Amino acid sequence: MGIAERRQREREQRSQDIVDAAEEVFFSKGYEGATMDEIAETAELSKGTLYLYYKTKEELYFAIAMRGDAILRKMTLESIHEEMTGLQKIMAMTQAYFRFYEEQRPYFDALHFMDTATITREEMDEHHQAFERSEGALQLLRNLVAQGVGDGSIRSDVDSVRQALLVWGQALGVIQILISKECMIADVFEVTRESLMESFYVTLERSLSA
Amino acid sequence: MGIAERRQREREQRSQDIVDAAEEVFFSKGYEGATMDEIAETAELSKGTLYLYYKTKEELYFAIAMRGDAILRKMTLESIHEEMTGLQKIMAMTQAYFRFYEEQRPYFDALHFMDTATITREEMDEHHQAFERSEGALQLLRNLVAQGVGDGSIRSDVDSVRQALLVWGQALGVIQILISKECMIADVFEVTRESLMESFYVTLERSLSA
DNA sequence: TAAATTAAATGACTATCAGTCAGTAATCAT
DNA sequence: ATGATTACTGACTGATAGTCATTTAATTTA
Repeated sequence: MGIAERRQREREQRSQDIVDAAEEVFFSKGYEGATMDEIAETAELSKGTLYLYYKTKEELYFAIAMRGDAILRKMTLESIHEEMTGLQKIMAMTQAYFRFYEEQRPYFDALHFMDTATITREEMDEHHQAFERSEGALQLLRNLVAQGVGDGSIRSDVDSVRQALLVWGQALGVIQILISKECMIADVFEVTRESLMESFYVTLERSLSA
Repeated sequence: MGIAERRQREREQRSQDIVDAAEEVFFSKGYEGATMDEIAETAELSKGTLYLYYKTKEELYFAIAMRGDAILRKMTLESIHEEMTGLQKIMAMTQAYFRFYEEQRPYFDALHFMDTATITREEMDEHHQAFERSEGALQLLRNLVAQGVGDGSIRSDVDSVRQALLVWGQALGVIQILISKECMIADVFEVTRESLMESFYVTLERSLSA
C-alpha cells in the first residue's frame, strides 16, 4: 500500500518547506537575529510543528548547512576533470572552494558555522551527517593527494592524510582572513581578495609540487 | 589631590576582579553556558554592578580575550631573538602561536571567538582594542617579512602585506583543523597534533624561503 | 457510514537570561 | 551636619527557545 510512502513523501516535503522558510529568515537576519517564531510564521506553520521536524534551532541551521554542502560538493566535482593531474585537481578544488565562498556566501557561513560551532560532540549522533561531510571532503582531498603522488605531480615527502589536512586548513584559514579582514582589505591596505587568493594559489602550488 | 587617583585605581581593581570571576565561570561553563548571574555571584557583586563596568556579556568575554592577547604577545616576543633572520623570527612566532594554543587553550578560545564572533563592526568603537590587536600582530608579521626580504632569508616575489596575511591565515587554519578534527586526529588517523604541526612548519618554511 | 484509532498540528505556557532602572548606601565636599 | 556625588543593588522586563495538553485531520475497522 502506498499510503506509508505518500506519508513519507509529505513529511519530507514539509521538512523542506521548513528549511526554505528558515533560509529566508536566517539569511536575512543572521543566526542570532532569527527567531523560531518568525520562521514558523514564514513557513505558515505553528512553532510546535517546527520542533516536530527539527529538535533545535541549531539543528535547523545545520539543515541549511547541508544544502550548502551539496552545492559545494557539486561545484567541486564540476571543477575537477578526469585528465587533470592530482595537483591540478587539488588546485581546482581549492579554487572551487573560494568561488563557493564568493558566490554562495550565506551557505558558506552556515557551513562554516557548523565547523566552528559549539559542537560538544555528545550530540554526534544527530549531527553525524556533519561528521561524514567533512570526512567526505577530506577523503576526496586525500585521494587526490595520493593520485598526485602517484602521477608525480605532488611531492611524496609528506603522507597523504597530513598533506590533505594541511591543504584543507590552509585554504580555510586564508578565507577566514578574508572574512575577518574584510573591512581592512582594500581599505587600509592595497590588497584585494583576488590578489590575495592569487598569491595563495601560487604558494600552495609551490608547496605541493614535486 | 589623590582621591580621584585612588578612585581610579579602585575602579580598575573592581574591573579586574570582575574579569577574574568571569574567567572562572566562562572557562568552566563555556560562553553560552555561563550566566551573568553566576558571574555576579562569583564576583560577590550584584548583576547590576557588572553592567557598570561592562556593557554586555560579549564585552566581558572580550576583556578575557584581551588578557589572552597579552599572554600571546609576551610568548611571541620571548620567542623572537635579535640575532635571528626574518624567516627564523616568523617560524618562531608561528611556533609560539601553536604553543599558546596548546598551553593556554581557554585564552586561545576566547581570542579565537573574538576573531570569528558576530562582529558587526558598527560597534567598532567599543571593540577597537580588538581591531588594534590583530592589527598589531599583523603589523609585526609584516615587519618580519620585510626584514626577511631585506636579509635575504625570505623570497621577495610576494609583497609583505600579502605574505603576512597568508602566513597568519595558514597558521590559523591549520590550528582550526586541529580543533575541529580533534576527535579524529590520533583516533581515526594515525596523525598527532605534533606531527601535523611539524609538517606545517616544513611547508611554511619552504614556501617562504628565498 | 459511524465509531475508533492513529498521526499531524497547534499555540498557550514555562523556564531561562541578558540587560535595565528606580531606589539605597557609602563617600566626599562645604 | 547637610547636600551632592558616586557606587552599588536586586527586583523587574522583554525576548525567545523549547514543551505539552489539546484539537484537528486522516485512516482503519466494524
